[in-house]
Amino acid sequence: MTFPADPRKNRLLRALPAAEWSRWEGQLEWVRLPLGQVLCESGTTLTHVYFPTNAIVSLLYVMENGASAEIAVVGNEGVVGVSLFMGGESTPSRAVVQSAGEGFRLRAQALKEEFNNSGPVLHLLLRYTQALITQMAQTAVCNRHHALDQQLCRWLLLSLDRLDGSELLMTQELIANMLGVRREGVTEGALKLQEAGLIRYARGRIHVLDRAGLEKRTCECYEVVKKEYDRLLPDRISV
Amino acid sequence: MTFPADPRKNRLLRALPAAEWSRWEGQLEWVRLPLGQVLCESGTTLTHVYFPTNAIVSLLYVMENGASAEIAVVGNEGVVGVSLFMGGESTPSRAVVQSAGEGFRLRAQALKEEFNNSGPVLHLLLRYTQALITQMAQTAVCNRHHALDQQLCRWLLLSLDRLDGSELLMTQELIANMLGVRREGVTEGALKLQEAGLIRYARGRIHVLDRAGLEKRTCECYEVVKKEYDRLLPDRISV
DNA sequence: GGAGATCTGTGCGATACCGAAAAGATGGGC
DNA sequence: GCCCATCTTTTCGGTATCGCACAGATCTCC
Repeated sequence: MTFPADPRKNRLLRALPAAEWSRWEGQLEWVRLPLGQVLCESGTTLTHVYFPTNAIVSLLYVMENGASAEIAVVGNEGVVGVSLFMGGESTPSRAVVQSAGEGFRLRAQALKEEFNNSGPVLHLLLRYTQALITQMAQTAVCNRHHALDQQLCRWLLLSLDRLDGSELLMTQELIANMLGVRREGVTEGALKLQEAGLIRYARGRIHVLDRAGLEKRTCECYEVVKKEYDRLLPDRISV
Repeated sequence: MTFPADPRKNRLLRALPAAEWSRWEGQLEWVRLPLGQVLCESGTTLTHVYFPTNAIVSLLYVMENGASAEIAVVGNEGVVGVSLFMGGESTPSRAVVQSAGEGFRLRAQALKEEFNNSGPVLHLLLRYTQALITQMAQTAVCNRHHALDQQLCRWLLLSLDRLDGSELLMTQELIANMLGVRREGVTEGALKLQEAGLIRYARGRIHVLDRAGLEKRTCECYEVVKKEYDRLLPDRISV
């Protein structure tokens, strides 16, 4: 089969062993990727996965106020639509062509059939990984755009979700290292939260008094991450 | 088999179907996770994967100057050591216990045997995904810690790597949206780079004059991401 | 119960980035 | 050759965070 362009200019396609490549070759479809094309809207399921050869696709997270931030870029080294084989089917990010070019696409169903040999363990772990990815992405966004005290709320809530009670044992110094900010900044933010009656703390002991209040005060990042974990990790997977 | 604690308090272990669980149960080892314990140093290979039950583990990226930033947290919903089953064996991040508690661990080899049924396509895609994850993580770090003109260098280099020539077609407005900053900020940064003789640009056309100069000026984030892509995505995988 | 370590609060000046507004430069279309 | 849309540059005040220095508060250990 001949194409108007060489699929092997994409690193993933190039890396396929001969056996796999012969199965895939007939199913690849050459496509133009004009500037601005939206390959995948946030939260929707792709019909194809895209292997760019000389285009760049941005994975954007679009915030509630319409502002956006780039999570990662995908070019001739990768594929747009990771969520399809990761098992999550969709992601909270949008894929937009940022530099026009060309690529190849493969029907989602065809790609998924390559994974049907694998067991439930595999799928579970992959789903978890996608949730983790979401958390990282959201971290990048939050770092760029949100005020320190909102990030502090997000961080407290994420920590709280992973513990039993309503008390956290961590000094401001530690939190500052985690958030990558100055300790004094954490002091300032924590004071605001304490004055608002949301938390009470002393010497490395933080009591969360009003969890709902924290959720109201934090940025959207927390809910996005939480929802993805809840969506991707049901208590029991169906075999 | 009985443990001093319930492994099913970990969401991933809980989600395992009965067949898988019965295979795993005998191999799990209960461990304490004291504050500050380093489960995995950046760049090293884990001997076990860890499933926390009531501890929190931070994935940190430690910068060259010693400062660190949290990429993500792992608690009772997840597992430390994703890179083992993703195929990359290691990651550039460090895993540190941030809130003391307990968990269970499984020998790396035992975990990997669960993946031996799957074909090369699977492994390839997983490796790619890990590289993507690195990029996201690095983005979060860069957003937090690096000056705009350094981030601009990183972004230009990452874009350059995915294109053919030494010319980029993108307006400052577009770049500003990608980096999540003001357009005027991009103007300022781009001017600095132009004055330094690294690039020349006009009306949405950027010529990279001195690629090595850009690499010298950018923050460490670029090289970290690039090296991970190079490491994880060889031109041909061995079957 | 005193000493020393640890944790938290406060007050500076310096700096990077923001928001808005407007002027200058360039290229394409007629 | 001229006009207009687009892209780039400059300016100015406002704000969040930084880096540092130090003071107060509380716990621990002897």
